[in-house]
Amino acid sequence: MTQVDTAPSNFIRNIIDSDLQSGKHQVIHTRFPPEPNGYLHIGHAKSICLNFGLAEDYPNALCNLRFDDTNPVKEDADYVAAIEKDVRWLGFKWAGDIHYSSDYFEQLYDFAVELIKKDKAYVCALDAQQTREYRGSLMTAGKDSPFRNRPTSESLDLFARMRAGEFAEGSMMLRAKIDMASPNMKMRDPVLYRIRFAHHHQTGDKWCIYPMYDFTHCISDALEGITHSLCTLEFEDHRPLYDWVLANISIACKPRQIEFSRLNLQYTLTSKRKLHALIEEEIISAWDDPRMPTISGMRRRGYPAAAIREFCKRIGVTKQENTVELASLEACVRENLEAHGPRAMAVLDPVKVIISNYDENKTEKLIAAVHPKDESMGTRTVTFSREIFIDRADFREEANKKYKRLVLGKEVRLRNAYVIKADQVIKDDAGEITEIHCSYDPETLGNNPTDGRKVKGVIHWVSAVENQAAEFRIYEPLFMVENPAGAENIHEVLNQNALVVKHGFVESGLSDAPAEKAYQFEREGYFCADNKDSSPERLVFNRTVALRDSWGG
RNA sequence: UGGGAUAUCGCCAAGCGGUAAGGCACCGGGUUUUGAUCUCGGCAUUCAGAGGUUCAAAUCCUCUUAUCCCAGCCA
Repeated sequence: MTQVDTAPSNFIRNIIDSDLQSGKHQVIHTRFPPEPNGYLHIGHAKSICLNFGLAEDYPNALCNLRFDDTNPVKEDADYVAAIEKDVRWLGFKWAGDIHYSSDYFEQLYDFAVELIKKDKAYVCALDAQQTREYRGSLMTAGKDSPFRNRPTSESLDLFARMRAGEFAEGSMMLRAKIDMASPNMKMRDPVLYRIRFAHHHQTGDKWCIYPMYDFTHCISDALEGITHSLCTLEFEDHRPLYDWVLANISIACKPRQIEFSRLNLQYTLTSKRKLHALIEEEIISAWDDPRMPTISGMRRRGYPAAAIREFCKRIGVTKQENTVELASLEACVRENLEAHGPRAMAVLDPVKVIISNYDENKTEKLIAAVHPKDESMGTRTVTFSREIFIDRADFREEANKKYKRLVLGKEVRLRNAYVIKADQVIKDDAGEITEIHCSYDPETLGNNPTDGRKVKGVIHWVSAVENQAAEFRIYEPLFMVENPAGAENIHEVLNQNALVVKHGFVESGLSDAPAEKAYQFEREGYFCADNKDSSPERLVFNRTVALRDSWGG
């Protein structure tokens, strides 16, 4: 029997299971909290699949989509739209409306006032430089700010005036009063609010003070009734602060923060800041460049959402630092496309073949399966004619027995058509092959030669009289080193061949190939029409991933 | 030399005191009008290291080692 493919267990599911069993929670509630300061990438996909996956698997569970938008100078409404689209495309549904941390600015402000009144927070006028000095170092304790013990009434007044816009950016800030000698740097009177006279994409110019992440995130979680707040390892040190804030304000909900390790992928950058830089330096064209590890880049490249979900399932969730091999992601993509991609023939590097014993004025409509193993996908017709194109790599004037393609004087099977034999080669002055003259065996359509001749090789082809010209974009990893994030100079490790453009032909049936729809161009790989540059007048195909190649030649 | 974390096959990763799952990769055999797919088989006497507890340890205890994170008014 087919096993229902349940998500593999992981330490977070174990925690949830015991929380449910102990009665701590009846239902669980997670959230995916991106900051709208860039596009989502494969690393975010891991978090999305985790958080939304939990909500799908546990009874009545929910997952919110919340934009963590507390830093207006880095954020933009365009990113909000792109993120929303990517999450939906990945196949997930968030609970209710989209949330924004900025929805809670008023409540956040009130909680800040509460902390001040409890003498748990104070307005500090140290500048950035001084703040850093007072914080101390990893080895040495920090010093108390001279403003630390100002009366709460004074802080209350100052905080109100910060909000009113009376002070310049950087001149004042609200800080939690915790412990400047804490061995955990995050607990050394962390900044709660800073002044920013910046237009916010959601709240406009209503505010000139903005809450910091550590103050905002835990409260937003609590206000939304989040039970399990999942984040990456670098926030482990923030957890005491997360708990401190919720312990010191009047709020009942106490979500539990659990950290897991972020995904690192060979040959790729998974840092929004660094991806931003690639765009600014025009190394790639945009966030959705098919060479990008962004959700939109992978979509444009042809990666199915289901393949990305499967990948996230396979890599698991742990606290171990990890770097996943690219082959693992590609295996998921191939597995999906192998099953779902209609087959077609495309010649990427064409050379003309003339079948001398085939009638000059004749063409035939040959029937070919859309998928060799899935009859439900039907058949298609491909036009055969006296002149066809094959790939240059599929012909050699001489070759050893390992070469299973067309060789001068030998036979090869044309996929879905006849067996042909290469009789003669025509070259130009430069020695470049311009034509290969062949003869075909009319008895070999749909069956092997009756005289027992063994024809090993099969090559693909496209009619030279009925076809569609097409551009093919062949992609490779953007970087030549496994860990580009560790490179001292990113320019030195850039793969100059990350994009190679070829021009050739596809079956005429592909003239209306919809963008992003995956095809397998037999013996070449999986391709889809580009969602920006392809049109019926000018077909442009992106190679999603090559076929597995155990030959290597 | 402060604090927080992590160490199971090349890469991920189960395992939670009873004698090392699985996936990817790799290496063979078979099928094949895609050098694809599919299929069959191989792939950790060992769990960072050293001690200890136990009839029994990857799992418990000690110490050691390695790696990652933290000194933004970023998230």
